[in-house]
Amino acid sequence: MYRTHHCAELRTTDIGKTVTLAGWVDSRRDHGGVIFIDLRDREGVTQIVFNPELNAELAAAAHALRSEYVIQVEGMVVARLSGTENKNLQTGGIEIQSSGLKVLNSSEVPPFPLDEDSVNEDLRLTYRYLDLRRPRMIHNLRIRHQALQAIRTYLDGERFFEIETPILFKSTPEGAREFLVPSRLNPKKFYALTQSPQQYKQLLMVGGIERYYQVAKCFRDEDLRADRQPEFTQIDLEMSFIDREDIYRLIEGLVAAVWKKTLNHEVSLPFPRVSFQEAMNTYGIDKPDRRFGLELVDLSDCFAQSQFKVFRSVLDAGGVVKAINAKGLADITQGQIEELTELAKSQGAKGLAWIKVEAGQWKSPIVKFFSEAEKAALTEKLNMEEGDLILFGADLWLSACEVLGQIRLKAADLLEQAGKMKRQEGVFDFFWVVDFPLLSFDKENQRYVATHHPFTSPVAEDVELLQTNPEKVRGQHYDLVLNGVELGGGSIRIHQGAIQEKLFTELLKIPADIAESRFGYMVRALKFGAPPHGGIALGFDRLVAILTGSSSIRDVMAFPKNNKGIDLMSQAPGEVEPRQLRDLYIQTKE
RNA sequence: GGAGCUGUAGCUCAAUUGGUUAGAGCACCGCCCUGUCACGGCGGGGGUUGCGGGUUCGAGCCCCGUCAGCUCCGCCA
Repeated sequence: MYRTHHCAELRTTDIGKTVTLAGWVDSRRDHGGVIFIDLRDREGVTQIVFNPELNAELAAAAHALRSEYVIQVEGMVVARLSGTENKNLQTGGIEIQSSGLKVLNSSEVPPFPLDEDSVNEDLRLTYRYLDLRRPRMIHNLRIRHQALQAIRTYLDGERFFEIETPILFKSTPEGAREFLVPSRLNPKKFYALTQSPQQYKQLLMVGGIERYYQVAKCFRDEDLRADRQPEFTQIDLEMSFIDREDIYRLIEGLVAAVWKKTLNHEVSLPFPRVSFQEAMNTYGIDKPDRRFGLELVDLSDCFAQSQFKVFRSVLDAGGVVKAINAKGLADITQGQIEELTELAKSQGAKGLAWIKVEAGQWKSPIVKFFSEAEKAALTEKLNMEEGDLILFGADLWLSACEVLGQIRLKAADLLEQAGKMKRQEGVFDFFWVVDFPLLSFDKENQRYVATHHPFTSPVAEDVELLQTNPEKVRGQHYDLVLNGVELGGGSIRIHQGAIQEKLFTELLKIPADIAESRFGYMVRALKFGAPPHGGIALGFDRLVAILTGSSSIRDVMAFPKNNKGIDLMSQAPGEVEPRQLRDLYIQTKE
């Protein structure tokens, strides 16, 4: 046994005990005579004292210790001298009077300090095993573990089975780009790594499991972001004989259990529900951050008769004019205006109209086209005051909303940078977004695509519209949103084979033979007495990032990849031997 | 595929906007130091300014290219 206690354990009540600790040398304070070592392990830090008057040989050995050496120390727990207690340390009332020291391993000088936060992330990732020793990272992984425990306990209490599904699946090119895995035993054929266990979990419902969950690794070969990794973890679950309300209730309870266990925070239940229509109309995004205002205001009425052709032509074509009031942002620089304009254009806008209210004047390239009545209406509807910046979007409803939604977020960033606004911390604004359109029209390919996924069931009262007005059909789909982050989403599924078949062939216009080869087994399964069922998947990494206040999910994963999908530590992906490729019937092209 | 930001000592940064031998703090090494906990003191080592080219009497600084990292758009059913 290497130790009797961990490094955050001993208190003044332990004084007099002889103990053995093991850990890393966090720091050494060598006074020439007495030497202090902060000994660190996963749990915390304990101060070790080496006194040459008590043991000269030991003190000499301690003199040679360096940062990150791994040592084992034996000694007696003693009270610190009066006045030298350290209130910042859990163990600050005591120290270990060392009577034995064993160096278990030495260490090279670490390439970066382990006690500072501002270190280049690529360096941290290259030496991830050192990075993980930092209390911040250990804390994050501890919270991750606790969240997982809370989830498992909760779902076990709700009679869920934890079941593993295959990672090697077949390619289903409908959704995200997949990682392909060549099959040696089946020349020229490929598996795909699961982008989610969607089909397997539905088949488990057909299989009579009734309640399934999994801490599921998912793989997507798409470009990365701070909140997107090529492999990530979902809390994936599915239930039979339930409707949407059952899922809301279940997940609200789960989230409350997680927040209670990890942060001892009481989440307020139930979560509000916001329709997709309302989210888009008010915030211009389907996962709004409602911790700040900057809401979209509809101005179509004001400009119905406008002489300003840009707005008028949009309105005449059935579009809308909307705006946000970025209060206090009139001092925006020209460069920042251009940035916002570029952002608007990247979202499909032709430009970005704006008004600054400065020194009692409206400064803007467009107000000269406005009538006095229009100006008065603007002032009133947008509550315009000195120092405000108004930003406009004019387009078909959805496009105008989407553009302003992005502008709103960027404006919030600018306001925050200028110290004029603050997204509240410690506020957890959970809500459901519901009533998504089942189908969206893909202009590029001139066909409908599933907004969520093609297994989503339509809302019952909208089913008739499938024939006449498919775009109006709402899906039984729900997203869980927290502070502008999509924590997860799911749906009640289609459980009847005939309807599923119809969706593939008639609405999504997937040719019958392709539908058969891709989804035939699913449709067949649904024809053998599939129970009504539905489920949800929560992005576990994002959830833990929020719990720990991390700005990137990389900070809550033990070994993440960088934004090119490279593991900087191992340098994966790497080249392989020609022999390996031959076995797989693969030739690479220059 | 596109846009932006960044790249100077092991780490975090500076270098009076093109001008002498590229500096500081921390870290590291040596010596001194018996109550520190950001210990302290003295001394020392450490640089292909990411890389390549160009402009210039002169480039860390300007230009072009390239590489790397980060953020965002596209993409992520």
